[in-house]
Amino acid sequence: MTHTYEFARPALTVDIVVFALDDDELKVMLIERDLQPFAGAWALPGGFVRVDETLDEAARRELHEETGLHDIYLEQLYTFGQVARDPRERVVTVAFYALVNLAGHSVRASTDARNAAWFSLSDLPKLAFDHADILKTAVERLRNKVSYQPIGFELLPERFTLTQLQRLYELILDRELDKRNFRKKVLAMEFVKETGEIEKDVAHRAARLYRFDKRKYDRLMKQGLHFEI
Amino acid sequence: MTHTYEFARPALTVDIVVFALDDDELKVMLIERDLQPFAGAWALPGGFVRVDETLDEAARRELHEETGLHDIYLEQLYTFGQVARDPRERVVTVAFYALVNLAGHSVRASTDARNAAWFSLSDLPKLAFDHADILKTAVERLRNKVSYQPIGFELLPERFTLTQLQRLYELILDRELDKRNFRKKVLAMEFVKETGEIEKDVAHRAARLYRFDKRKYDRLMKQGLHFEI
DNA sequence: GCAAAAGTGTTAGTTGTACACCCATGC
DNA sequence: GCATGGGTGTACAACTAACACTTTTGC
Repeated sequence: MTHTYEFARPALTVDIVVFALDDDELKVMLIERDLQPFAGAWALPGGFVRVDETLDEAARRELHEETGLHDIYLEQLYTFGQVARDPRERVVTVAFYALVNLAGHSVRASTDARNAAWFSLSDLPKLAFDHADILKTAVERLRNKVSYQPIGFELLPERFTLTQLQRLYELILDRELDKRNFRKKVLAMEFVKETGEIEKDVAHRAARLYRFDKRKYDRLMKQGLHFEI
Repeated sequence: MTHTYEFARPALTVDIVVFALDDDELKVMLIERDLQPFAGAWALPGGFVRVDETLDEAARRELHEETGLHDIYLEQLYTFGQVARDPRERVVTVAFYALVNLAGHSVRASTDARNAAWFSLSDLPKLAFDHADILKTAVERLRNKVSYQPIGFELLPERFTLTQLQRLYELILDRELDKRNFRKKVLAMEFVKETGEIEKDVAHRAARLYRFDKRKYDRLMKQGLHFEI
């Protein structure tokens, strides 16, 4: 069955930039295209928006279908509408970005029929369509947002050490942070809580484990909390 | 001529929240709908995206057609894709917000066949579709952005007094600012320049006129300038 | 006992905030 | 001469930034 409209309509897709932390590097998930155009090139996961689902639902569905990921942090990024961004026909795409902690989600590269893999931001292949632009926009947004919203925690396991948290910030912000000042700042945030547990099986003094208390954070936000790293 | 596709496609529109400063109030331009649904209700200016224009072009075109405004500050806001936001069929809309200075643009309410008017934010009519959500999102974004990006200048005439600028910030941020501290901060910004001119025809001491130097601002930004009101 | 990372305080400089009065102009 | 808004400085508090050593643990 086909669908007919009085005026030509752009196709509408979603694309998702999935960030994860691995081996002390910030990585992005890409999918190898098996169809033209750009067959064999790497691209962001994504696909067409159906008429009976929201944009958010479309992004989550595509992500699940193509990478197996589900129940992750997802946020709308920007809508890309250059006329010739797809050589076949007019396609407008609503881009999202997602944050996953690899420990909690069992995707370690390929899943589906299509080949999915994590790439370090510093060692990216050529990307299909305008996906390099989308990725660049996503990195800028992440860098910006992480310094005033506690989204970085989404990239870490539920319990984490302050050193892990600091490394995360250093990676995203791409600059070194002073250990003592960082810890002072984080420990002053009432929504980062000590669990009473410590690391295990490490070849050095075991660090205390902390967790992010979202309830507390939401409560503090309502009272007009500001924070900045 | 009609257009046929294999899969159903959402319609794609743009909607624009146009802010202006008038009579010491922040106002928004709305258009009275003459067609169903929501005939007679007020709505944001906007319309369908054509397949041969970018989203930005569509927004500017619609704005020009419906309100006569052109050459104004325009920025993409967010894309709204709730399934039932339009009762007729699936419509996804890319929302923008625009800032105009009324002195420089000769739109003072109605223009086109359709009835356009400025409404104070504190005295809005019921809006069609999900336009109240869109407007709310735009106000939040403006409030946020104005405190770290010099977009507020777009709402003022080219030459303005520091008192005008302060009023603008007070209106948008919805809180009072200390006059001396505000002036100290603004005068420390090298991209706000004294023109050497002063106000005319005022029934009190004439204030100095300043202007925003975009070149200088861009240069400073490249060097990693941060500012905050 | 040594390698590796955890954990901890102080000081100086900068920035933010609170606050009140005289000045210039038009009427 | 008075009403209206223009313009200015200072002191205290809060925050930021720079900086180095001791502790704990596993091997």
